[in-house]
Amino acid sequence: MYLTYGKALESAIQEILKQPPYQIDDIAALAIEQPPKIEYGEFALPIAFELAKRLKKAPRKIAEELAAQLRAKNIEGFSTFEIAGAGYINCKLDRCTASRDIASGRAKRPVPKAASSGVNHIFNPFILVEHTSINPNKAAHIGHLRNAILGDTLVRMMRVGADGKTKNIVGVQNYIDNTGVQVADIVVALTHLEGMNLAGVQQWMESLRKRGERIDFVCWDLYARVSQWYEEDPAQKEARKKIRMDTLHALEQGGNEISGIAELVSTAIVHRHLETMERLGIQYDFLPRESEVLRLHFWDAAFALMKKTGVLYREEKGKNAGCWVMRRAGTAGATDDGPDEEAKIIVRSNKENPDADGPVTYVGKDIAYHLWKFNKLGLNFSQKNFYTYPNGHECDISCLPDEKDPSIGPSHFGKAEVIYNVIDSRQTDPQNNVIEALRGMGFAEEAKNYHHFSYEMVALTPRCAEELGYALSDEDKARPFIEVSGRKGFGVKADDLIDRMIEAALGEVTARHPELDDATRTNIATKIAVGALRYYMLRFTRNTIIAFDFKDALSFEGETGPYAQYAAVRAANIFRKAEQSNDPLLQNAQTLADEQYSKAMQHILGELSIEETILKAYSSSHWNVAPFFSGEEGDSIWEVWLAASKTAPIIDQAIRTTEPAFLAKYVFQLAQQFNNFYHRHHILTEADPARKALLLATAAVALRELTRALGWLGIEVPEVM
RNA sequence: GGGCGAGUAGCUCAAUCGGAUAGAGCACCGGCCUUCUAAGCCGGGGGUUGUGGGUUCGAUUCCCGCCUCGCCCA
Repeated sequence: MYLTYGKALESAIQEILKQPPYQIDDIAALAIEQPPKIEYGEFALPIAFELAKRLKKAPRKIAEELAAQLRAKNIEGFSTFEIAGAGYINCKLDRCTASRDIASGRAKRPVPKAASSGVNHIFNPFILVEHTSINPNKAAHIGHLRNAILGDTLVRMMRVGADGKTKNIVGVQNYIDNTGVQVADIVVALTHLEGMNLAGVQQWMESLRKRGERIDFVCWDLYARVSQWYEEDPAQKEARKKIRMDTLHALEQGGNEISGIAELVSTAIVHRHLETMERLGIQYDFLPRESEVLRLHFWDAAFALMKKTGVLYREEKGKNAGCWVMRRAGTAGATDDGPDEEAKIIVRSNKENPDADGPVTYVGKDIAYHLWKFNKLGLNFSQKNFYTYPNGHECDISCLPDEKDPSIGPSHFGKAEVIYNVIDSRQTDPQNNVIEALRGMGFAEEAKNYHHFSYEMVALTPRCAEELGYALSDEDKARPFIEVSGRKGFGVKADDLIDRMIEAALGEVTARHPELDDATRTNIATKIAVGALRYYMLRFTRNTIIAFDFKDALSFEGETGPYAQYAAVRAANIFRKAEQSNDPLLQNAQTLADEQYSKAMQHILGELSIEETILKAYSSSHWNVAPFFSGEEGDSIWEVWLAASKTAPIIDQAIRTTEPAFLAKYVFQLAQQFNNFYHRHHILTEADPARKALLLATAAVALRELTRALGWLGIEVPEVM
């Protein structure tokens, strides 16, 4: 709603500027701000400052002239235009009209702009988001949580769309590198440290299952052990490195005992990762695997295409002689003086046979994979069901085609128009290489629609690391943070953190609601823990390194998810109580709402909730609420409405900038406004019916918007807290 | 050596396209539970926005130099 009024104001001022005496039509983006204080109004125009230069006139004088013209226009919903400071035009809304608009949820939606982001198209594109992508060789840790929560929140926001209503088609992928060196390491650990063969691994996994031990946790330690094993004995270092490489090659080759072990273990760990993420409400549609990228020869097709389009050339001289390389963006490239030493190697040289090609690099495989995403490769994965979520949603996994198996069919994912890859900022360089390669192959549109959704890592504070029992050097102790390392087994496992948070929340719930049964309390505690964790990972802007700290993460007070959940629960309590006491105002509201919202509609769309009833009634009511909106008291009520009207522009901003932290901040601010209001005004004991209606509608609008906004963040509102 | 990011209150972080008195939370101090839930509310102290220049009506924001830290590439 805030957006709608802003647009109306903007077009009004543009119209005035186009007329004499100004005749200005080259101000593309008109700045509209919010004044620092509510009593100054809802919008501020600093336009006079800009015009002062052109017109060589005092800004205040210009502002006065413009304000007079704005007043003459009688813009719907606006009441006054005043001059403040050196030349701001402060615009005030008519609070009665505006609040009824906000209550109705009626958006007089402006025509959507052609979006550069590719998200707002009238014909919605197929958007493919890829996130999580954990190596399937160990348990998920806090760094992976940030990735998955950011990715999932982006998906939730985009599925609904910037205007809060449009449904976009967004697919969610979780890429599984099941033939990489990290999986090879875990296989080495099992075969060489534990001395198991394929049958032994099968037995071992069966015994883990019986004991209820989590394989990803066991592998966490195993992975740390094998990483150490490679290094610990200088005499054995070369031999062990060879074991590692041989294992990796066998794994890439497939169809042998080593790859069989890898398949078993990595698949079980992928299952664990899905379960972990599901605890936070995160689900996937498709799991493309590296093994199929290899078996289906994606790279060969991409290699041919890259040669054909001249993106790759074989370097004859210098240190990269014998390699297929690609020029990096922003570098000079090869000159007469010599080879391009800065070029990115895509295919390594072959040490045994200089005329043949060596192994392809990771970026090379990634280029092939991204050609598939944009349907430019001419090859496709097959897929089969991998996991069915409790809500019935199915997650598929890549596989080889098999005509005899009717459950296997071609993947329908490799036809994205817009992609988002949620990958931490350390991968910026390789991501840019992929984009550059696409552009070089002539896929300019695809390169433009390729978004590296980058974010900084989650690290541990030195205090937290010591708390976890890691010995730190003096150098490390002096650092602001310490990087999480899977190879060192150094980090906080996702499941452990979630368990701790649920436990902490359960303690609070039990203290407050001893009358509830165990299952109910656990259910509520889980929602609170998820709210706290998701909010914690979203409250920081993307390029802020999170120095993880248990104290902050386990906090349920202040700027946290539970703070916002609590505000919503308190609002909901008002309506529960009102309903229980058969509040006469509710009866009145019901009648009014029924007039607005025919029985037939109710039949189709379901019963209105009590707060929706209030809002429906309020939006068309005869109650004279104008007196209650004035003065300082009125300001405190109006602030809730104003905050609640901003959901749509905030969502728009969060999608446009791919910055979920904006939405998180907004949720907190709205909750703060509501808590403030809640404390100041006692609603159910209000004697004046009109004022009571306004107060109820205020609580209702806060509840509605809090619930919506929390929903985008993947945070549910518990029944009680 | 090159590229990218960061430096804001004791701590952790915000700050829209360059706007009004740089905001929150935590921690600390002092108040508020007989009311719709105190996971809350109110009040208080706490700032040369790393540093030196520049651009202008106005700079945390843009430009240049320097310092410190992190990441990536070679």
